[in-house]
Amino acid sequence: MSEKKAVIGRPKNETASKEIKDQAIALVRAQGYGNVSISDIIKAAGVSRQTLYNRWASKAELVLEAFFELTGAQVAAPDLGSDIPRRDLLARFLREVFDHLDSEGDCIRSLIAAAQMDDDFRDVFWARFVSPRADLVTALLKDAQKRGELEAARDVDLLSSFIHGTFWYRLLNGQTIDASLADDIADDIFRV
Amino acid sequence: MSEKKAVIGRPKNETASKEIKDQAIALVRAQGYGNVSISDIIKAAGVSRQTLYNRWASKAELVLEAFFELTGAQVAAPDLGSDIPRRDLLARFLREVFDHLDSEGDCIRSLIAAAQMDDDFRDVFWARFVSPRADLVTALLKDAQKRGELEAARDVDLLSSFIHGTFWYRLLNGQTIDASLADDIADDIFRV
DNA sequence: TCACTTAATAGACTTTAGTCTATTAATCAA
DNA sequence: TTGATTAATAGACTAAAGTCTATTAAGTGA
Repeated sequence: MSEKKAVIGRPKNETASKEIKDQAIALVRAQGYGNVSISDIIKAAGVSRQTLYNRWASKAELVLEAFFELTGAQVAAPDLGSDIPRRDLLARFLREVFDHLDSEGDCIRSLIAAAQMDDDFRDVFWARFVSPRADLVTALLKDAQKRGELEAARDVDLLSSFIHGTFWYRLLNGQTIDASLADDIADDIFRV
Repeated sequence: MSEKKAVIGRPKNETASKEIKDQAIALVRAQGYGNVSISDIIKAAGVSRQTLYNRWASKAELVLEAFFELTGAQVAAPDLGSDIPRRDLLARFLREVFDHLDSEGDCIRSLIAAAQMDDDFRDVFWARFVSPRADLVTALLKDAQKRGELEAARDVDLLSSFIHGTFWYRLLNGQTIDASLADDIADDIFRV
């Protein structure tokens, strides 16, 4: 995949892309996803409407990309090279994930909702947000099975659904998601 | 709670309420929730815009009520008076719930999304849809504990989150939800 | 310099949600 | 019958999403 840069025509203004993302983040943080319009963002970024739509298909895609860029990988993958019991590794991982929800929970809720109304964004959201996180957990659970810390007969995809489903269900219903939930989940999944 | 009917002023036209709900259901079934506008519904029902807004605050509240009225209680509560093992009662209940998703899954997805963008509807949706279903499952699990079929130490609220969370997570991500999932969930929750 | 190509812009346009207003209709009570 | 009260209606209005067009800007290569 060589980054063959198009050499013909007026080049894209990358400063504008950055400004749009920065303003989108700032506005969403300050006012909440649902209270920020496309018009607000282009006004704040000082670009035309079409310039934004040339880069992103919707507010959801813009905000998803902007948040990813800003927070980077966000949560470190569990270190399967360590010798920490996998139950503890899972609890630690979930505590980190849940920690981020204080600041980003509202935005994630809005993106999940947006994905239900826009099939294109649903695909993007799955590929960039949901699927990678599911893979982290299933990898951890499979590793735990290999180490004999989790029964081999357990269905790791189902357990992954239990874990992420609990997170989604509670987030979408406004229930508390805290460190003790992370421990409770790990305890029940790994109970003998 | 006596149904004290207001005796002053022009009475509400209940026929219009029914017509609005009927048309809303028909349109949503035919075209999908997101492809039906309020304007479509009032045009089909032959009422004015304000008549609809006098009765429901949003499309989501209208569709929620209309669906409930049409399908009644939908899924029968698990019969805790029977002697069937609670693992089987849970599996049977989930199979029934999942059965309904073929016809209603898209609508439920849309209502979950609507609840994320509208705090008022979120409350209504919780009270009328989410909470009653959660209660059915926690009641079953508590009964199972009383009968000694489920360890008393298990956190039934967490298990209820596992169960409904799995359902929500898979629904919102377009994954399959079928009878074998119902059995797998029951097996893992009740495994010894 | 000049043709070619793509980006950016302003602003018009369509559709929808939701609010609001003025008018008319239906019912009760005096 | 008349007045009070509430329902229903048509249609105007605002704000927003998203599409589209005409025009201008910024590069490349000949």
